[in-house]
Amino acid sequence: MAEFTKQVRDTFDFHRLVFRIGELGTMTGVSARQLRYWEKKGFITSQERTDGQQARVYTFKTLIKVSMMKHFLDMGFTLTAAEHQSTAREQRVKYIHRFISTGLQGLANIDGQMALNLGAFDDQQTLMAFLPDDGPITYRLLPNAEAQRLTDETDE
DNA sequence: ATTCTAACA
DNA sequence: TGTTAGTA
Repeated sequence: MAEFTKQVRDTFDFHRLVFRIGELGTMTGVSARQLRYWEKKGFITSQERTDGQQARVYTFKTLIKVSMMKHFLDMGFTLTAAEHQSTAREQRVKYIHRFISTGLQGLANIDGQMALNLGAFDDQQTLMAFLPDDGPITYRLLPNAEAQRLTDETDE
C-alpha cells in the first residue's frame, strides 16, 4: 500500500482518537462531575488502563453516547430516560446499518451514472438502484454477469 | 495544567 | 449538581 494512503488511514483511524474528561466536557457541554457520575451509574464507560495512570480516557463511541444523552437531557428528559432514549437510538442505528451493509453489494458505473448494486433479485438478475441528483430513485434489473462486471466491490 | 476522590459555609 | 480541598 502506498505510504501516503497509509498516512491518511492513520490520520483518520478514530479508534486511536481518545479524549480525557476535560476535552469531552467542552465538546459536549457536559461537566466533568456529570461524566464521572454517569460512569458510576453505568451509563458510559471509560477505557481500561493497564498503565498506572488514573486519568479517564474516553473513546469516540463514548463521545457519541454523551452527545446523545446531552441532547435528550436538553429536551427535558430525566437522566435515566435520556440514557434509555440514547440506547434505543443506538440500537436503531445499528439495525439500519446492518440492513444496509448486508444489502449493498457495491457501487456500479452504468452509462456514466452511479448505481447501487443491491444484490440478487433472482437466479439470473441483480437489482440496481439509480440515485439522480434530483428526481426519484429508479430501479433496473441486470443480468448477474453484467452487474458483477460493472460493480466495484465496497469491502476490502 | 489537568484529573482524581471525597465531602459540603 | 456545583464547588472546593489536597493529591498525583
